Amino acid sequence: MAKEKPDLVYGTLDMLILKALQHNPRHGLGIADRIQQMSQDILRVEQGSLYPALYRLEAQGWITAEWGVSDNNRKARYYKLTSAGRKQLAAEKDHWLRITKGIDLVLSGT
Amino acid sequence: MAKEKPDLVYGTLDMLILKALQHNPRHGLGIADRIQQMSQDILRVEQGSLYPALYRLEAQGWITAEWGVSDNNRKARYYKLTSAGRKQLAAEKDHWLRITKGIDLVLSGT
DNA sequence: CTTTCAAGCCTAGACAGTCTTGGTAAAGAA
DNA sequence: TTCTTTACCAAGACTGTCTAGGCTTGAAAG
Repeated sequence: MAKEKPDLVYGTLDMLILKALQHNPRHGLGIADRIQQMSQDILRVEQGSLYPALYRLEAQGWITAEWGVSDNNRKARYYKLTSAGRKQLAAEKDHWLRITKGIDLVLSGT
Repeated sequence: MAKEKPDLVYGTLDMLILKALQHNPRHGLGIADRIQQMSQDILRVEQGSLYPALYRLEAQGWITAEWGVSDNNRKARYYKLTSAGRKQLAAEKDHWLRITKGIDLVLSGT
């Protein structure tokens, strides 16, 4: 009955989404699948986290969206990275590497 | 005026505190100092995060507390890791390593 | 001795991001 | 027709951190 820890680290989802969009536009669920796949199934993105994150990113101007049609012939909203989004991705990655370095220093200390 | 990202990764503070107590008991501010020092000043722990975290950990039975006197001759509450706390530390560390591996896989993907 | 400062503990409330749970619409299969 | 799957969306709960205060007390400064 142990409480499960979440599948994500709070605050990293934006970065992961931006990364998933690095090369191709993708639609919402496609982004979630992509993150799960790239992480070798370690990470899972719930829809209730995904969509709010997408709106955040769009509101910040880091991604843009337009309606299209998915591989399965369903209507789907495709998101694409903007150039500001690329900069943001780089910044978040830097921050992530810095902080995790700090944490690893603590964890590996005696 | 860029919004600063926090000094901590949400959800890691408990683990860091447990780690800081691994060898010696310490009092609250001493724990915060220890984390900052071990992380080479990358991480900072605000008091408003620290004390709630200590109560959480105590309530879970992962640490115990007793009043004592600090090096500066002030009264201070000293916290000590329990054996359940050690197990918890190991579990959280495993979880952390697993999730960060997932994130790194995504970030390093093409 | 009185004032100031720092150490140490503590709390309330705001806030942000994720999760749970629910829903809708439409394509294709049975 | 009904059912399943894909895809999007929203409301509210929850959790952990941060901001901004406040209290007490020992020591140092004047």
